[in-house]
Amino acid sequence: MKQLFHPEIEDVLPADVFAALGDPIRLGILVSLADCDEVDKARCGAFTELASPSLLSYHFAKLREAGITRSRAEGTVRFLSIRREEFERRFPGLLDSVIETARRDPSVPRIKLDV
Amino acid sequence: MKQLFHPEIEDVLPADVFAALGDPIRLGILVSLADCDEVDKARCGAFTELASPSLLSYHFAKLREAGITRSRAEGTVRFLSIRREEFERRFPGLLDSVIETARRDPSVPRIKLDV
DNA sequence: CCCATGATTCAACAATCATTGAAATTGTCG
DNA sequence: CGACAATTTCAATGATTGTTGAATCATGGG
Repeated sequence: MKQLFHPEIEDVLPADVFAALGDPIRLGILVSLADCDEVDKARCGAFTELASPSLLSYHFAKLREAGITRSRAEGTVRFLSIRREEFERRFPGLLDSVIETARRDPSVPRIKLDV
Repeated sequence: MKQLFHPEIEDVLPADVFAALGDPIRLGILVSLADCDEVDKARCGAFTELASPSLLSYHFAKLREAGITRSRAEGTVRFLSIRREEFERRFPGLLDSVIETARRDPSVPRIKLDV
């Protein structure tokens, strides 16, 4: 199984984080993840309402490379989760207000992840 | 005098805000503004350490069009300020954690604005 | 009225981005 | 093994971005 690149959280730069957040689809992925009841149980394939599979894969990579999310493979399925603790340590308080901002805004698409 | 465009704060979208923040020079402008002792007294010309005049103008426009800053002309000089209250009303808590994030990080350039 | 100053605009460029659809990959199950 | 399902990768595209330097536009002062 090919291992996807996850940056060390210390190497993540603020500008890269914000650039990764500067897209409605990626914000949609993020709030959907944040609103998911069960942590670390969100399948990549559950996001198809937001975009085509290949485009989703592109956006997943952007979020992952910006240190925001983690992708974990389990068999043929991949699970996506927010790097909560690490990110909180690196940028205290940031992710909460980002998620709250995105959550409140109707321009951000979102899906219901039934786990 | 040509009037620069400032969006209504209600029209500003989260993704546009984050896209505007996704550049180190613009983050540098923002933290320098935030750390300026006197509000609304920062001349555009005081930022030349961060970039050339024309590039600065480009980045000022990005921040302005994202609803983050306001540009005010006074004679031949322009002053730049953060749209604090409006922005806080539109996206509560966001700007503070963004500024704090940028302020803490050494990758974000900054200048001392002596007013 | 001309000139210097502060700042924006414009034209050009390479680089990156978002998007699409087809192809390759990886693991599962019969 | 071989078909299938879930994802990623690749190649191609048009659009947007960051940057540069030259040109332009105000405004205030001699």
